[in-house]
Amino acid sequence: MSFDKDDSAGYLANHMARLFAAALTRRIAPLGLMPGQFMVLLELWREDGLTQRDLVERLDVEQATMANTLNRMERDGLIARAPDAADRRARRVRLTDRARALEAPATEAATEVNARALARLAPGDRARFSEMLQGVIAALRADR
Amino acid sequence: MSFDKDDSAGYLANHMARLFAAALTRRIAPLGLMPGQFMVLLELWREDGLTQRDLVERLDVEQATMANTLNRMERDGLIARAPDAADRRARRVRLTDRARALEAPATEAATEVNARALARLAPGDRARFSEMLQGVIAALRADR
DNA sequence: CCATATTACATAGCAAGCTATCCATACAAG
DNA sequence: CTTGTATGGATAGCTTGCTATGTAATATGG
Repeated sequence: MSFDKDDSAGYLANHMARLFAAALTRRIAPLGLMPGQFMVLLELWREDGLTQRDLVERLDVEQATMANTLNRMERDGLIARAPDAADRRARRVRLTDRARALEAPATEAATEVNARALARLAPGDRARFSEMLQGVIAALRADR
Repeated sequence: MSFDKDDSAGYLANHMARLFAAALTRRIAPLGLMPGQFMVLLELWREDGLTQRDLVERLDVEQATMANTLNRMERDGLIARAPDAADRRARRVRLTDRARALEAPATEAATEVNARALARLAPGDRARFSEMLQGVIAALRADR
């Protein structure tokens, strides 16, 4: 009858995400990175020179959130923003050498966090778990 | 070889939590509630008159986070804080009538969000999913 | 061509997470 | 009892989310 938070997917999702963020922060802060910056770098390591709009679409955050995160990354010397040749509204986001050098250590840190997090799941369950997360994400996006 | 965010449990956890928060916000904002306040109310509906310390332990957030959330809840007329009789450092957190009246509509909203989120999972997978979330949470807490 | 729409980005302000500090009170050891 | 430590809470300041709004540039319809 009463609502049990430890049985609520939404509550567990929040708790899990906070723990993941803390675990990642512990491992990448020594690199001078924060989790929000890391996810931007994931996209730029894959394809450099994206616009803010591209990043917003790929990471599914609001434009204002991305603008602020990019400001902090520029302040920290991770990216540079240069005007787009064809569209003067847009600014291309490019990695600095410093950011390029962080790819290997930062992705290793994230891989280790994921491995530890999933360590208690039966090996066969790990892929199932990712699929379920993706299914829930798809359902929530459809509901939006 | 390269790190794929759509296969990273940590990234998916963050994305899922943001979508859950947005879905819950849409449904409880009309009640004058925000998600962080809702999770405090879940504990107080179960047991009124807890201290800040109790809430910190039960919800696994930092003391400073709880202090700020309780300040907003007091400002919004959801709780009142009264000095503890036995320990003058502590302040008992008590629900207002307004907060008590929100239990049914707010838990209904959260139940509906959970149902929609899990709608795409096979019925038998839904309990499995919660167990897996709890397993990941336990692993991350142990790592901390 | 020009008025209007839309698009790309910036800014302000709020919530909720965090760490680091500080204060006041309580408790425990000498 | 006094002194040192532990505990409950408050406060400052940061990141990363969000909404709402403003501005400049582009695209479009008549």
